[in-house]
Amino acid sequence: MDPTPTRQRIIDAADDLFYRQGFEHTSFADIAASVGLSRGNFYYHFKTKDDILDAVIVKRLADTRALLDQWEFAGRNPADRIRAFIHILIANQAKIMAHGCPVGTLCAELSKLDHGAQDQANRLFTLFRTWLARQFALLGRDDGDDLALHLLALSQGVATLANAFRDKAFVDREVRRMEAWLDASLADATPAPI
Amino acid sequence: MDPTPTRQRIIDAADDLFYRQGFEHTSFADIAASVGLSRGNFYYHFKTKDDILDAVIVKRLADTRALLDQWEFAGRNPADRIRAFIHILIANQAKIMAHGCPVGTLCAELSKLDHGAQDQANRLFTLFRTWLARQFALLGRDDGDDLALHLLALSQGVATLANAFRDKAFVDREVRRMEAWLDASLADATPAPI
DNA sequence: GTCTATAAATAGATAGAC
DNA sequence: GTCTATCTATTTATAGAC
Repeated sequence: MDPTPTRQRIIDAADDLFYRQGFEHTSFADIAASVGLSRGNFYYHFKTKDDILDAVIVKRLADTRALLDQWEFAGRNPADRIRAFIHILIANQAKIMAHGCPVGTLCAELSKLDHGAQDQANRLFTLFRTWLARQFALLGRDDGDDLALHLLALSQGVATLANAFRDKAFVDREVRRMEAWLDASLADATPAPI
Repeated sequence: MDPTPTRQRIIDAADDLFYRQGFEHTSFADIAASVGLSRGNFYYHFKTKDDILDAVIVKRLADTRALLDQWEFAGRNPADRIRAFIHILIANQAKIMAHGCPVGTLCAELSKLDHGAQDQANRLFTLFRTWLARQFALLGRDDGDDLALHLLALSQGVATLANAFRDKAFVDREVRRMEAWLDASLADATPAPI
C-alpha cells in the first residue's frame, strides 16, 4: 500500500522538472512542491542537488536501456529497429517541440555548467550510439559507428530546430528523409551522402 | 582615446560569458568582474539582466548579418556561399567542441527558462535559414527552405554531438558529408535523401 | 561614470522537534 | 520519515557619496 517510495517520487519529479525547466533553473523548492513534500524533509532523501542529478541520470540510463531492449525485442530486423529510433521524433513530437531532446539539452546544460556529471550524462548518447552502430553492423555495414553518429546528429538537430520553430511539418519531413536515407543505405553499399 | 565605451564592453563580456557559461549561470558579478567594473556601477548601464540579454541578442543579430553579408560578397556563387556556411563547423571547431553552437544553446536555454526573449533569439536561426534558402533558390531549387532547414538541422546536431563527445574527426567527417551532399544536390535535380 | 554600502529575495543546506 | 525553524551564501537590485 505504498505504491512508490518517496525517494522514487522525488527522482521522477526531478526528472520531469529538469527536462522542462533545466537543471539549474529547478530549485529544491520546485521539486519538493511537485512531490508534495517540505523542503526540510527533502534532505533526508538527498544530501545535495548533485545527488539528485546523479539519481536522475541513473534513472534515465535505465529507462534508455529498457527502451533499447524493447526495440531490440519488437523489431523483426535491424532496419525496423533503426526505424523505431527514427520514430521517437514522432512519438515524442509534442514534448520535443516544447522542451527539446531530454538527452541533448541536459548534456548541453551540464557542459555550460562545467558540471562533474557531464560524462555520466554523455553515456545516454553513447547508449544510443552503440545500439545504432550494432544495428548498422548487422546490416553488413563496416561503418556502423559513423552512420550511427550521423543519424544521432541529425535527430539532435531536428529536435533543436523543432524546439525553436515549433514546426510539426518540419519534423515530419525530416523523419521521412531519414527513412528514405535508411532505405537507400540498405539498397546500396555506398549510400548517398548526408 | 576611449576605444570602446563601457556599455559596449559590458555587452561583449556578457556575450562571451553567456556563450561559455550559459545565461542563467552567469551573474552580474561575473560580467562586472570580466569588464573590471564594480557591481554597483553596472546598473548605471543596464537596469536588469534581461536588458543585457536583449543587448547581447541584438549584437549577435548584427554580427550574424555582417557575417552573411561577407559570405555573400566573398562567395563567387551560391554553392560557394553554402560551403562557407558549412565551414563554420571547421572555423569554430574548438569553441563548438567546448561550448556547442552559440545560437542553438542560447535558444535551448531560453526555451527551458520560458524566457520572453525566445522569439528574438530564434531570429538568429531565421537569419541563417532565410539566407541559406535564398542560396538554394538561386541554384534553381524550389525547395530552398526545406534544404536550408535540413542543412541547419544537421549542423546543429553536429555541434551538439561535437560538444558531448569532443570528437574532432567526427566533425571533419560530417563536414565532408555535407559537402558531398551539396555537390550531389547541384548535379541532380532530385538529390539523395538526408 | 564610478565607487562603497546595503537592502531584499532566493537558493542550498542544517538542526532538532514530533 | 516528516515537519518547522533557521543558517549561510549568493544574486538581483538600490541609495548615496565622490
